[in-house]
Amino acid sequence: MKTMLPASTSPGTLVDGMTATRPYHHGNLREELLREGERALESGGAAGLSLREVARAIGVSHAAPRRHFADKQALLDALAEAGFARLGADLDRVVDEAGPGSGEQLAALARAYVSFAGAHPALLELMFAAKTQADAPPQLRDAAERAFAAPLAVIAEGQARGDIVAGYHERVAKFAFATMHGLVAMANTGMLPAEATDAFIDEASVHLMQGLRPR
Amino acid sequence: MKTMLPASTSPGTLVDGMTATRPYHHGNLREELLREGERALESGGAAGLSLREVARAIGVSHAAPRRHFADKQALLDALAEAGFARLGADLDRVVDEAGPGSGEQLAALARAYVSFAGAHPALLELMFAAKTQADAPPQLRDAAERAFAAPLAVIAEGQARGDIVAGYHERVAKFAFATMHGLVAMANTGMLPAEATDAFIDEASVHLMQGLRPR
DNA sequence: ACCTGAACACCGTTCAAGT
DNA sequence: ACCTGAACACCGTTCAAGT
Repeated sequence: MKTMLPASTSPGTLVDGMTATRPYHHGNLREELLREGERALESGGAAGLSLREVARAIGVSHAAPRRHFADKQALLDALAEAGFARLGADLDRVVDEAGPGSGEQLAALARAYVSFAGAHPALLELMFAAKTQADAPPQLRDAAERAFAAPLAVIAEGQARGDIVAGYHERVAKFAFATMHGLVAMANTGMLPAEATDAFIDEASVHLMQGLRPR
Repeated sequence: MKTMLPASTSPGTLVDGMTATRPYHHGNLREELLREGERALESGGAAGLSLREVARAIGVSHAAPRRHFADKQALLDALAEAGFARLGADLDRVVDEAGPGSGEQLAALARAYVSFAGAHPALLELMFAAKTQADAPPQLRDAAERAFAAPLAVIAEGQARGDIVAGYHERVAKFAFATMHGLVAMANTGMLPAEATDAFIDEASVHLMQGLRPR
């Protein structure tokens, strides 16, 4: 995380002759792998991400990433973990800023989740896949849990206030999450009309609270 | 589709000597590729499916599939299309068998969808991914549309009867599908307790109709 | 401590050639 | 018409060796 080293010089700046050699110590490789890895992820999905291509883009040998990430999955897991930290920060913030009603808070969470998904679709897909791996690393599970702490609290507090139907709050939260997960999957695969996604999400928040029976 | 040829002899039955050669014409290759392809799909997902491995398992050269499927995606698309045909048949059937109420019909559809997902998790994931491809083949899109005709009709008829909230029926159906898609994604990745999935789905059907506000 | 280069065992795809 | 075998350009992973 420390960025006290001189900003990593791009290989291009060194090529003033055929004999120019790259500096032996790259210095910042781990951060650069994460940055370039996320770029590659968004451009072609987790399956399409090539570790060798990421290494080439940074200008190190294809074996260099191994010092920092044991294999491709380790890089993906690290990207997912960082993603959960950012998503969690977003969700915490919008709950703080939203009004006191559960409906409002859930709608704000829905907007923030969909907004994150729109900005980083492949990352969010990876995050879901990574955390549901049978052998997901504990740090990843913890980051995911922290990210969803705010939504879970919104549900529990809504129940305490009588805004939300009674029942084990984790089960109610899982239902709400299923709806969000489905909406985001549809939005990111073009199943929702792009120009009306916001309106659709707001309508969905109402359906989530009010249900599909007539009112 | 015609199976008038002698049932494809497994290579094993021919190996009574070192000089045994496989029959030149396999005869049934397309069907076998689909069958073995689906087996491989369920054992390792679409990304993990290897065309060469499928060919090896059947006993043909790695280039043989090309006569029947131009590339790996073409095989996956064919598997997805067949999957939609089967799913559609299931959904049609349960709607016929269910009572007249929209709640009952939607719950029956939910159970059938989740049941299909449980039996063929990787196939259902592929089906969703395949049909949302930008360049999905028309037959695949048509098969998907036919599969969801019954749920769409249930929504529209429910609205006509006053069982379901008013609004453009495709938009309401998309919301219901989002919930189902999310529930299935969670069930198939272990996010729902395996022993209580059925109860969870039934509860979810009620939430879908009644919403999360207290009643 | 950090990275390189060669090597291994895989891929998907292409194509001339065989029957 | 249907399939084979060699070839090409990729992968991820491993490991001895270099600085």
